Amino acid sequence: MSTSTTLLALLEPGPAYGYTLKQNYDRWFARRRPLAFGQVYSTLARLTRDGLADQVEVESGHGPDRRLYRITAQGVGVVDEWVFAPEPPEASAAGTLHARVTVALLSGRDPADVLARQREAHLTRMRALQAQRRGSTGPELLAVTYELAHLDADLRWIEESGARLGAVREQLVAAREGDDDARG
Amino acid sequence: MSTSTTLLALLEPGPAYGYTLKQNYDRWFARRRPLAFGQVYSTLARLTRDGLADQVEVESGHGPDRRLYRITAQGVGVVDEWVFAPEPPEASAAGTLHARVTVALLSGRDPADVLARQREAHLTRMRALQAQRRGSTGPELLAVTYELAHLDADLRWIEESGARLGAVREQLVAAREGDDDARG
DNA sequence: GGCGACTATACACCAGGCGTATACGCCGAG
DNA sequence: CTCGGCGTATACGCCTGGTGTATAGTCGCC
Repeated sequence: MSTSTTLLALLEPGPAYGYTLKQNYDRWFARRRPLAFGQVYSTLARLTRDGLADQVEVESGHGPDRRLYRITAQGVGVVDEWVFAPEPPEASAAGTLHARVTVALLSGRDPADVLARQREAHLTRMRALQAQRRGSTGPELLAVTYELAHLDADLRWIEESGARLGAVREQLVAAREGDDDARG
Repeated sequence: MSTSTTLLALLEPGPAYGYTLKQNYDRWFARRRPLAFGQVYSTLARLTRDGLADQVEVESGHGPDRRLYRITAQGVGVVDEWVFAPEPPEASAAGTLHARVTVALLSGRDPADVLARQREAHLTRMRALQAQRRGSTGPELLAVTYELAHLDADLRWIEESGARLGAVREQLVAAREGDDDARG
C-alpha cells in the first residue's frame, strides 16, 4: 500500500506521465525503496481502475502514446488519510532480526552469534551514515537520522537481549516440555 | 522471503503437517506477522518444488490426505544462512513514518501534524507494552523489548525532526525551484 | 547512416498473501 | 438420533506488488 500511495501523492502537485513520475519518485524515495519502471505503469492502472487517478490526455504521434495522469478528489482523500493516520503497532517493528534470534533459539543455533554478526554489520553501517550525516541538510538529513535512530534501537536491543539469553532459553525449553504435541 | 524461511525453520525439529506447522508458527511469530492457513500450503508447495522440503508420507483414509513434510539438507542450509546473515542496511528502516513526513512536506500538508499524531499513537502503544512487559519473561519479553526499542527510536526521531522542520522545508523549496521540470 | 542514450509504455511472469470451499470426525443440545 | 458447530486438514482462485524484458520513436553525434 505504501508504494502505490506514495506514487499517488506525487501526482498531487499536478498531472504527470508515468515516466516523469518515476523520476520524481527516485528523487525523494529511491533511498528507501528502489522502484522499477514497470511497476509505475501497473500501479497507475490499478489507481485508475480504483478511481484514485484518471487519464487526462492521451498524446499520440511521436513514439508511444504519452498518457497524462491526474489525481482525483477521491485520490487526494486517500493520500490525506495515509499521511496523517499513525502506523498500526505491528508495523513498527517489522525487521527480521527478532525473528532470526527466535529461530536460533528454537533450533539450537547460537543466538549470541546471530546478535554478534548483526551488531558488527550495524556498527559498520552506522559509521558510514554518521560520516554522510555531517555533509547532509534538509530531507537527506531527515532520512539519514531516521535510519540511524533505528540502527541504534537494534543495538540497544542486542545488548539487552544478549545479557538475557540464558534465561530466555530456559523459559523456552520449559514451554516446549509442557507440550507433548503430535510430532512424528 | 522471511515468512517462507521461518516456516522452513519450524520444520527443523522434525517432520510436521501443514496444520501443526501453522499452529507452531502462531505460537512464536503471530505477534510479528499473522499468517493465513492458505499461505502455509502454497509456501510448502514452493519449498518442495525448490528442494528445500519434501513430502515424507501421505496418510489417506480419514478425511483429507494428511501430508507429512520434512526439511531437506539443502533447506537446513538456507535456514542457516538466513539466521546468521546480517540484515541488509535498507531493511533496517522499513517503516513508513519517514515516507509520510516527506509526502507531507512535498504536498503542503503540515508535517508537524503527522509527527504529533504518530507521537500520540506511539506513546499509547508504549504504555501498553510497558505494562505488559512487567509480566513477561523469556521469548515474550524479547519481543516486547524489541518493539519498545523501535518505538523509542521513532520518538527520538520525531523530536529531532520536529525541531528541524523549518530548515528542511526551505531546503526542499530551493531544490524544487532548481528544477523547471516538464510539468503540465 | 548508424549507434547509443533518453523518453515512454506494455506485457509476461513470479512470490506472497487473503478468502473461501471442501471433507471428515467428534460432541453436545434438543 | 440428528443437526449444527467446532477442530483437523488441505486445495484453489484471485489479487497486489515486484522484476525483467520487449517495443518504439527521437535526438545528437561521430
